[in-house]
Amino acid sequence: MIRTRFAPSPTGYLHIGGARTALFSWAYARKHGGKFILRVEDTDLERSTQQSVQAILDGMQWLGLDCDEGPFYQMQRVERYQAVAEQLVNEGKAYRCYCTKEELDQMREAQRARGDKPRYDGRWRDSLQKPPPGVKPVIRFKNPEAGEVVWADQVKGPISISNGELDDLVLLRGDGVPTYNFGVVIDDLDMNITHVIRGDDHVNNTPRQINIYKALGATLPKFGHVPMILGHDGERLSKRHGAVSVMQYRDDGFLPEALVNYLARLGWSHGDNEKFSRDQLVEWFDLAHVSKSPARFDPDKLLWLNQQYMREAETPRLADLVQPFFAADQCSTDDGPALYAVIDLLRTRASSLRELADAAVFFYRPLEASAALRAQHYGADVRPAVEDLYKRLSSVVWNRAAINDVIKAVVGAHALKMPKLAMPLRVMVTGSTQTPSIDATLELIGKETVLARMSAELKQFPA
RNA sequence: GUCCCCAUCGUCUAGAGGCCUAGGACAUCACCCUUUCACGGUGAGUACGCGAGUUCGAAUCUCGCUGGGGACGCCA
Repeated sequence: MIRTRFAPSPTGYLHIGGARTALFSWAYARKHGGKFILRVEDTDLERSTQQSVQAILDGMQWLGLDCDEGPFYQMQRVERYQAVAEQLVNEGKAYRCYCTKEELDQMREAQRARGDKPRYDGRWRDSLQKPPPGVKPVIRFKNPEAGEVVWADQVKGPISISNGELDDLVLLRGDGVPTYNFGVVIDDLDMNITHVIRGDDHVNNTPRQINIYKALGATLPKFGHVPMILGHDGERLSKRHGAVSVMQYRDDGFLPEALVNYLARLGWSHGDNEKFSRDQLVEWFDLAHVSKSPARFDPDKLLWLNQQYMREAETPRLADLVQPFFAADQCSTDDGPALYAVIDLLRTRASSLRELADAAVFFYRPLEASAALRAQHYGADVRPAVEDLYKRLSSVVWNRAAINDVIKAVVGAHALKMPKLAMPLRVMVTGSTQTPSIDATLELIGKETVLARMSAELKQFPA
């Protein structure tokens, strides 16, 4: 039985990188009929918050990453880590270290100055000196001094690191709280994790963890390190890159299936497939086709995918989803044309719910044209045609075909080219030059409103 | 600085020695459609980082260089 997990630390929202790691881990479990476990690594007492836990849960729920077990919290398992650490000390595989933080800082600084890789020098490893008073010791792992650690990474292939590069890492802090490298090992062991799928930034931790597994006499899980996601500029993803939180994408009007599809395709591929469903992802997913190098996040491609999904989304669902965006604009869709009809007219023109709502406001509320647009389109020469159009529209049976006939008749009667009349008409009724076809737009806005807006705007024409 | 990993169009990628005069997608540009803007359709330009090998043959294998990313905490 394959068991994977996602083990975030609750020190912020669920960001794009974490979400993709979770997605891969989830997809791997689902693909193999295994279990996906959620574990909250909250051992950083300073930075962990309940809000962050909630934010991560929310993000995962929005993306549809359902877990089979958990969430488990490491802080509820501290006795367990302490017991194992104590056991390692008793077996001579770990020891207490009484260095102060200042002492360690000093040591690292000196090493850096010498151009060495900063690492603990093992001064308490086999020390017989008396513990200094008043220092709460940490428990350090006795890392093997010789040989090398090798593993077959499920995405990167074989990786080997010499033990000479590793130092004696802290297992348990002075206050008895485990460090990351110790907590993960015990938990992955206790939770029977078979495949540790995590971010690239943990590659260097893996050999340390493997040594702990070995000291415990445990069987190793498989490790797979998925590459990082970089910002559009190739830099590490940070607040500076705008939307980094998964939930921000919801708030910006993206559909979760679009983000899932995009994230899945970023750093993983299945031939030429670009757009695929969650089920297809589960069916196709494998670690072998995960890319080995970091990928840049491309907002344009996400937008394109979102547009693809919006095109085929059920209208009632889109209506529900777009409602908050109208609310944010203080635009009520209660009066005016049916929202479903508006959505169906506009859906292929928008690549996000945000854009959809923006494009729809003039159906519900008059949008004043800019002076520049008026100047450009309200010519004295078209005024007679516009007045004529107004008159004829007043008495027409209000449907698209009839409206179209009237427009064509006026164009003919005044010897105009179509855009010469259609553009000012657009600007008058919608305040914009970019709308769906004018007859469909007018039909939907409604006769009364169209005529009212026309008559108001007629006053803006030069005499 | 030390260690680890990586390297195909601007971006995401296909590619497991001959199927590659390197394929797809986003973006860009052009044309078509058109009652504006979109959508849609058609097409174009654009890549195997460099240098040595191995081989009858290399984007694919080896080595070096260069470039990029990651790590070096009583953070995770």
